[in-house]
Amino acid sequence: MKENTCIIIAGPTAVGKTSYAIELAQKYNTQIISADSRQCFRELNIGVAKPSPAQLETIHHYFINSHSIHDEVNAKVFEEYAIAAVYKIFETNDFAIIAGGTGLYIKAFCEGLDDIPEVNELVNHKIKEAYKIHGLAWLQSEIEKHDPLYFSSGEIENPQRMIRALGIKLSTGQSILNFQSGKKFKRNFEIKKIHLEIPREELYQRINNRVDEMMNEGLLMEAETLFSHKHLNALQTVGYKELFEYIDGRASLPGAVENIKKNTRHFAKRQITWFKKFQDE
RNA sequence: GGUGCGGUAGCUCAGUCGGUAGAGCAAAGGACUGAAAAUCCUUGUGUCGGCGGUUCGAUCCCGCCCCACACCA
Repeated sequence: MKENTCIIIAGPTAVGKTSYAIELAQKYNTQIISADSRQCFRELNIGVAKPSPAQLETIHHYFINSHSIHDEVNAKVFEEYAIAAVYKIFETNDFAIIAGGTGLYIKAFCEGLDDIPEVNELVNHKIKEAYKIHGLAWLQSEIEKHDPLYFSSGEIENPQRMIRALGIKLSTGQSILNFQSGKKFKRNFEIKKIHLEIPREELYQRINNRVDEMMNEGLLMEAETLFSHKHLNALQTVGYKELFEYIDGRASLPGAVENIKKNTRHFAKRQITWFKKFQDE
């Protein structure tokens, strides 16, 4: 390996990324950048399976407990944070380690995101409110009217993407597709990707066991303290949203726990899809 | 024991005025450039409880049986 190499450890939740990354960090005497869209929030603990306080003591982790649930965190924020962190590590080490399960964040780190202007906050708010009232058909007709390019080649069944596309169009006058170059930004360090895998059946067993452990450690109590923030993006998180339903009286406790396990399996499945792709890169 | 209501996809159920059946969930696969633990797309043959009967043809009508639930004894 050449100097200044970033080793990326990716894989689905519960596959064992945390301990593998720490082992590697100790071997190279370096630090870890987490690429996880939920572990960065200091208010979230049991449900997001962070490294233990002892592990955090042993190896410094960037992007863990670095943000509040009230902060805006997204792929661009991560990209900038992680690039800054990796250069900081390279000041004293030849190797840096990234470990995490958020495919888009890892992609943003490796290839960069295009510069796209901010969406006007008021415009964005109006779109979201109108969508709540008028639904998908309204969004589609707005997209058709304002951004025919997106209407013909974008995802017109996906409300989140359309809200974003419409926001960009109304804020800048240009289609979001015109900002997305598809070019991969070339980093001036080496990137080596490691994809951790275990058999599906074993992974699901580990997920089930881990959810039970989380409940024993007091996940319900943690969810109760966060209940008043359930509308925040940071709380649209497996392990919390299902318990909010129980607290709300819309689900039984065993039902909520089953839903956590099920939704974690779905989540793991989507992660596997991401990492299959960049395995061959 | 009697009466009623059911027995259809892994689960919950819909449906066929008789021409071998379809939704949701689950499961599997996939997409994904500022919400990404989010959001979205694709994939549905199953002795239609069993055995007989009527019929050109039964999952549907009839008879008997089995199973589940409810009520009455």
